[in-house]
Amino acid sequence: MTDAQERNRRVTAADVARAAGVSRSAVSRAFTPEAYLDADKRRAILQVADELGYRPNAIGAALQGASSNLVAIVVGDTPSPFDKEVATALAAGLNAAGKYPIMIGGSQAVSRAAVSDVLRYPLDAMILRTGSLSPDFADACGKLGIPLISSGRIMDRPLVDNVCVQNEAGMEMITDLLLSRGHKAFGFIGGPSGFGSAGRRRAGMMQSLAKAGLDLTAEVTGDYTVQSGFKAVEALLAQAPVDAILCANDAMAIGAISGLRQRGLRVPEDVAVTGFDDVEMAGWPEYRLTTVRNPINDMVAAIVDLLEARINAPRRAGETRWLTPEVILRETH
Amino acid sequence: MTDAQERNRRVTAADVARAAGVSRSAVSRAFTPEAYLDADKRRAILQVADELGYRPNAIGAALQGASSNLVAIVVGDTPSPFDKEVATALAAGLNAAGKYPIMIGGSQAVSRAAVSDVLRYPLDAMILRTGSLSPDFADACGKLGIPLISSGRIMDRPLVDNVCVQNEAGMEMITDLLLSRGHKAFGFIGGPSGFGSAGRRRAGMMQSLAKAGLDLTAEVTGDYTVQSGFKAVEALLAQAPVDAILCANDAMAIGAISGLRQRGLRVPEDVAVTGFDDVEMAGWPEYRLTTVRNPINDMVAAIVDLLEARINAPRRAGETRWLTPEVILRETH
DNA sequence: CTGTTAGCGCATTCAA
DNA sequence: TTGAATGCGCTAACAG
Repeated sequence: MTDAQERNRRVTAADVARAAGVSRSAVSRAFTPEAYLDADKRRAILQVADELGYRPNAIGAALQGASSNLVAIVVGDTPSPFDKEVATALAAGLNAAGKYPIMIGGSQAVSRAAVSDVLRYPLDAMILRTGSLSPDFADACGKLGIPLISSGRIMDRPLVDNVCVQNEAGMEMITDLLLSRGHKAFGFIGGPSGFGSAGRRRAGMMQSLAKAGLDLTAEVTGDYTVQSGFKAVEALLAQAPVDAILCANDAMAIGAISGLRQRGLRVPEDVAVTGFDDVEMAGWPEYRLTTVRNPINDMVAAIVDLLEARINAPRRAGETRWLTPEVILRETH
Repeated sequence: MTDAQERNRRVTAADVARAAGVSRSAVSRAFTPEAYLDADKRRAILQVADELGYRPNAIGAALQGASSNLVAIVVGDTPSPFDKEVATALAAGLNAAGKYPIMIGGSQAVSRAAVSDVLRYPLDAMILRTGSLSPDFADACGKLGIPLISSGRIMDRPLVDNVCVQNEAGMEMITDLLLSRGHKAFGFIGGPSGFGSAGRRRAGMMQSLAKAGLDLTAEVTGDYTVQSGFKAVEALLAQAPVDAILCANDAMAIGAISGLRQRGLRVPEDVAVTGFDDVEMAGWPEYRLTTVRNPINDMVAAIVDLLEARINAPRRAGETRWLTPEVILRETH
């Protein structure tokens, strides 16, 4: 049994060097493909390293100046189905790019503290998927040299990169679709005003309606949850009868469909319903929701791309990537 | 402008010491609550540190022997809704405990490579939420001194901790419920054989059925997805008519409900359906699924608890925590 | 109470 | 091609 095992200590390059009868530098070189090292020697060292279960400690390397490959992802406190899909896809995409995503979430208080503490790590970047974050926070990141990438919401700050779907265009497209089907009395279930996306989506709808010479018939604000969509139906119908309900996201649309059915109304025969995001559940047989796709794969690709660009050029100007939405035709329009 | 900012370098304790006119150790002490340091001096140092945007670099501290506070979470390649809920809750729970979860996921190939590479970090622990992982992998963790916590599946290895819901008991409870309602012809939609949970759940059901002197009427194996539950209905009914369908998880139960409705069958009047896990969607108005709760909060609490216990006593024997399932009565039984 | 010193594991420079 | 020496940022032991 080796010394390292006896002491229950992690095996280090020095242990491998001792066991293989070479210098510590040789071990380091064995794990650096482009370093000069006799091929046989390298093989022998890697052999010994494998037997001992040695892997270079990333912490030592990071201290040396290497990239930490650590990336924080901050999600909101009550993640919607869409947020969860994004988090999963983002983690996979970062893994594929050789990065390690640290998830920050939980209640407002917990995540605020965690976000602040995670800055103690020399992160490659911080990815924001949450609505509001105090502006002095961006300064803190700047001082620490940690790049910020905002997704789903534009942060208009010097070195910050942004990735966002074209909310207005997407909502215009789906509003036009309903218009083309002859709908005239539109209800809207909007999102919380704190979210930038909610306002942009509403604006896109209003734009289309205005072009058609129509006004909104009824409007209710939800909180992006299924439950709020369900309850919004009653409030909406109390304002005026409608023949189409546009929702600012899929979760509320799903709730609205149930709310309508419970009142004996058929979707889409009596009232059409549309969503935004195209979450997995939108395609489930009970819903078959007509919606606007917020392309997660494109989002992940753009984030990974911006991340790599910024690592290569830390001082480059902030860039904004706009994702193209797409109308998904199913059976609720 | 300070030297550190000019060079776009992270501010270090040395920078703060220079700016505050104290020694580096004093700066270190200022950030260590229990260290001896004149109160005024500490205040002054923290003041300067704040202005400079300094935070102790966790990498340096970790190298020093401090815990890295980094914990890897490995999820499967095609996470179900339940997996996503677990991942979100686990991340939040770890954050609250001052730990930073690194998510590992994506395709089989990507996550295999990522899992191997992430071991370069001196992780506090690795949490496994995925089905199969080669056994030599546990050895690798052992050699590196990285504790393993397996959730949802028992890993019977010396120092490995486990957290798992009582699958058999849960399934027995819900089978008994259907039995007490007078159901006689049972169909079962099972999970993939690679998952330990699928077999245990089936066993619990068979146990209850045997006690009642009944046998299974029809059986189909799905892959834990909604789609597979939907398609399983046809195969099941082709075998024999049933008046109750038990499913090994909620996603398949949700699919089965839709499959039944599409064939003009009413749930639960014609056929009862039950699930397992109690995901968020199980409570949605279109489903109102009667199911067995797999208690996520308890799971997270147990994992955090085991993690802390193991950090305090790295050589303690592996412990298994059994979570208590609970039948959730809704409207499909 | 405080400054000086050593060493964590590593990659890399320098000198051979 | 190789080994010895250096320093990354930090904490803790030591000496004052």
